[in-house]
Amino acid sequence: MRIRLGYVAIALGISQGSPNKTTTVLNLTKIKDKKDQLSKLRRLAEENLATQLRVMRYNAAHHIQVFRITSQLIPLATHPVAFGWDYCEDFRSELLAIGDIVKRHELRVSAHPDHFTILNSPLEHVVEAALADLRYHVNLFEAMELGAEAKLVLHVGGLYKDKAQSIERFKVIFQQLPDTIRERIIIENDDKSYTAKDVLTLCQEIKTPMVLDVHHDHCCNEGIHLEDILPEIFATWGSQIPKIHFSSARESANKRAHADHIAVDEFLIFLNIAKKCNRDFDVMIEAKEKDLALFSLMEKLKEISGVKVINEAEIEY
DNA sequence: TCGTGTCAAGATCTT
DNA sequence: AAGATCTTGACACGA
Repeated sequence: MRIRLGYVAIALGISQGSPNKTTTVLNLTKIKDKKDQLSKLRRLAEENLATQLRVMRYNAAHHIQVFRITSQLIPLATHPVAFGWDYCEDFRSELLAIGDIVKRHELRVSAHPDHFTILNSPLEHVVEAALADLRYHVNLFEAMELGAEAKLVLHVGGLYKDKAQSIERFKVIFQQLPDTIRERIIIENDDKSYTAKDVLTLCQEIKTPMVLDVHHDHCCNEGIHLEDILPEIFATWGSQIPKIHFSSARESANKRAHADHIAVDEFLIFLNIAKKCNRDFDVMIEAKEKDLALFSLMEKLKEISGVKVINEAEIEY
């Protein structure tokens, strides 16, 4: 089976590899003129997009096909201070250039709206904000002219003291989403509330791909062994290549935190479980050291018998 | 230049 | 009911 590896948002292997520059609302509102406020946001966005393009070229050059785009490309895009700003129009050519690289090099890009984006909240304004944030992500993908294969990873959300009802609420809102958003959503198990089994069942019901996060499964599961459900998890992807998230626990009181690097022995344990599925898949490496962690994992994998290195970010096992 | 408090957003635990 | 904590990377300010 072929396994491609990728990393999240920031390239540490090149200088100025963070397409994450932003400002705070407090600082922005110190600027009197609305037009000057917007200029500042524009300047930051422009810089981020230029960085993003460099990062994409770097990824392509290193055969890294799997990549997560930061949610902070356009600073404060969905905050009221930026209301009415047509960032896609302003940066049409920059966004197209990014999309062009993605398509030319067959990169697999996704985004992961962060934990404020919650569809199953009982609070209407929270769901409204989540929809606005999803819309923002879809706007960017559409401006890049990327199809529904550019996905948005979401968690189920909060428990609100009643898991069954909270899952039910997720399903209802999910079905009401416009196609343009719904077709991009994939759902990940989290480290506290919704186990891999919970998400698998949900994903089967709503016919949506599931992203297995192996580390989250270690933090939060119901005593179910991964090998028993992995084939079903992969099956939620149909003919698409499944993707999983992989990280190692930081050696601290909080086991849920991500470590700098990936422990190769843990990775091998997963490979051996996955081998029984006999299916290609992609791995998003979630480590503090980002692309550097990916490269150092690859170096270690070279030493393992049975692992054949295809290129800097792909193996056969 | 370096260190530190703060940041749009929610949920949940603690007091 | 209010406040702290979670978690992340980076800004912005002050030393």
